[in-house]
Amino acid sequence: MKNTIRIERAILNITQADLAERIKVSRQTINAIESNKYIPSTVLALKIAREFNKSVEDIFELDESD
Amino acid sequence: MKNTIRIERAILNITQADLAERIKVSRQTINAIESNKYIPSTVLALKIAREFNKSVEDIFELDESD
DNA sequence: TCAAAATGTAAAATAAACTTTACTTTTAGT
DNA sequence: ACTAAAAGTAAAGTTTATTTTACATTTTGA
Repeated sequence: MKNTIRIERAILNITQADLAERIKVSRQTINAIESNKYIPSTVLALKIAREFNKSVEDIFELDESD
Repeated sequence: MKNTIRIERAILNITQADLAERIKVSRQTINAIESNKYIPSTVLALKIAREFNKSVEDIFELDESD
């Protein structure tokens, strides 16, 4: 699965730490999701999408490996 | 977090086992998600929503406890 | 170029998702 | 009421997400 978190962060001009604080997870969690180290729970995906005023599908996309 | 999987299943008239098979998880996983025993990963949420031709936000909704 | 901020990364620990097996209870059709 | 299918549940085990701490590297701005 891929995601556009880095791009959305750039649009809002916020850091990983900023985003982490807003959705109340650790900065490393954001970093790990952003660099595809693991897949977030649906709660996190909904919160992340909400921060960006986008849908989950806008931010997260399934690929063949899923 | 709550979800409308049971309703969507009713609309499509498919069983938990059917849905489980379609998205390739165990029937117990569908049952557990449906009865809010745990939160699915984003991959599962995307697949479930896709089966129902709905968005993740249509199916899964954050509540205060999240 | 220097310093600060941001990002990358890693190991250890914990929590949570998911599977498998198996059994019980409920529901629906005849 | 009987039966079969569907749904509920539970325990044990495996895998994966998430946190915490800590340090290294990269980027950015003055």
